[in-house]
Amino acid sequence: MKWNLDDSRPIWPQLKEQIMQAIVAGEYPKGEAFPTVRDLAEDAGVNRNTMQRALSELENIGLLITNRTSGRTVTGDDGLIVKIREELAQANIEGFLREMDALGYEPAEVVKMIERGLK
Amino acid sequence: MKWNLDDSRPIWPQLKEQIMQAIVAGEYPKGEAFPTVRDLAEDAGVNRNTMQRALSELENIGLLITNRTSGRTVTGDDGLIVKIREELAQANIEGFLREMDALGYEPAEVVKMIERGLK
DNA sequence: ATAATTGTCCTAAGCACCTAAGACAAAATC
DNA sequence: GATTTTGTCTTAGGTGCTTAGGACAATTAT
Repeated sequence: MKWNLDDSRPIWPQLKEQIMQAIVAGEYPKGEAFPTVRDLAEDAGVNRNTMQRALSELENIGLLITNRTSGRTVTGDDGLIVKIREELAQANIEGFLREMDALGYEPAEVVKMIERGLK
Repeated sequence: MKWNLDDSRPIWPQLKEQIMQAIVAGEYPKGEAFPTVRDLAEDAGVNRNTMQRALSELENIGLLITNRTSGRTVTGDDGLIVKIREELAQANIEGFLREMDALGYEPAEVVKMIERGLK
């Protein structure tokens, strides 16, 4: 997958977020096999331990399931995937609107700018 | 002013961003006096040096002007303030749309969700 | 059976960030 | 003239993040 990492904050939350996005967007289909830690780390250009930290968080959430020695699989729980997708979208929307408000933009203005930015 | 700091990333960029927002939103009027480093640091609950790092960046950008021993003032350059306000808004919009796309939302859907989130 | 794979744990080192506190020159204030 | 204020610089210490590499048990592959 395509990685977009920067040094403005710790790398492992960025890995976590981008893998979450990839899963809820269907890039890694539910129930199917997931790449190994070592492969993913090499692909992202980070250390094995850094990637593991991201993956173990996704496991706590329930998005990934670990089978000790035969790798990981994406959860088969579609309800969970949909729920997380909506939560991420909601948080993104709220953060966006909060910052536009902090910059002094009126709601009506925000809608216009979004429509303009989409075409 | 109201501070909103978390430990997800370094504090000084957060201070920088929130002060920028306050200035472009008019909370600190252009050309007028700006609080001292020590006062601002105490208000935000951070160390003097951390606040200074944020302020020196705003000085490099040109938003603040330092008068060695008589404190700082907000720039009187209204064009600069407007320009920075628009750049921040633009970056915010692009980041928002990029993430919604990464989550697999269609543009039309995004507009609807924004309109819903605003009322 | 042997070798490779996989997730996981561990130690060590380097680095940036943050706090704390002392110090200084220059200007403002009294 | 003496004191305070202001921005700035400096040193020191603690913490979390990241890399690097070694190690292990359990499973898979050959």
